[in-house]
Amino acid sequence: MPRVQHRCPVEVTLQVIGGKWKVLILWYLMDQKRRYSELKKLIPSITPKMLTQQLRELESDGLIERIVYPVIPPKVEYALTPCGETLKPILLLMNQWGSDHLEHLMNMGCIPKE
Amino acid sequence: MPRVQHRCPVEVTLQVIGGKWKVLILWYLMDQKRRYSELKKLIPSITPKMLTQQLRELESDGLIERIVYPVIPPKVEYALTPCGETLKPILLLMNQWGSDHLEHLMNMGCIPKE
DNA sequence: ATACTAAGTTACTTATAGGTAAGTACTTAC
DNA sequence: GTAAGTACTTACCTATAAGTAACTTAGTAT
Repeated sequence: MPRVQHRCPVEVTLQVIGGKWKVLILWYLMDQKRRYSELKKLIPSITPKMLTQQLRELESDGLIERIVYPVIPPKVEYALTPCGETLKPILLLMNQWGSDHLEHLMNMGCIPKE
Repeated sequence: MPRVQHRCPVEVTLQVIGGKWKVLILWYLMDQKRRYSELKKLIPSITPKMLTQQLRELESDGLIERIVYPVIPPKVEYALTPCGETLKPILLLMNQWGSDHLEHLMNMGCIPKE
């Protein structure tokens, strides 16, 4: 998502949850905190670079918190902040809408099948 | 937004409303149908190319309807379809969230000022 | 005949997002 | 002293999204 000027608050929200991986990461953090490797397993097609990058952006936007345990091998957990928690209703609605319209969109060819 | 495979319905929703201009267009169509030129005036920084392109994508995803009047000079209106109407709760929540967090995000430098 | 209007279209360029593949770091277990 | 484990980095490359500027169309008004 390009960081641009906003004339409408809907754009602000899209800015912070837009991008290819962010909603997915937020979705998996909605009910529990997760380790980096756990997220990697939940989203197999994301590369380490993108996972780190998206996590850092979510962190710097104040939506998630990075918890580092000083152990070796490293252990890092990610969790929603209180601010991130406030996105839950949106994520839940988006999930509902997506599953309600998935089949229709696929039949229209708007969404790749499988 | 790249058209990719989905393992989670939240991604489907983001797919259809993602992109730089779509939520803004949907936002302005939420309460009334609008002419092409009206949208152009409401969103001055969008170019004709992008406006047309985004409108066509929203149309082919079944969210908006294109109403052509057979007159010269041309008159074309765009309106939400019943399916597009179902996005309203999401758009309203996104608008609320955006205005609730705008100031905070701006102070953190996550969002450009002004 | 010319200019005006609204709603586009087109070819081309630039910017941004995302992907690839390899490497790093530090400590414990063997 | 070598390998394993986890969480990253880095330099480079490709793909997609978005922007620019000029052109098009067909009636109607002058």
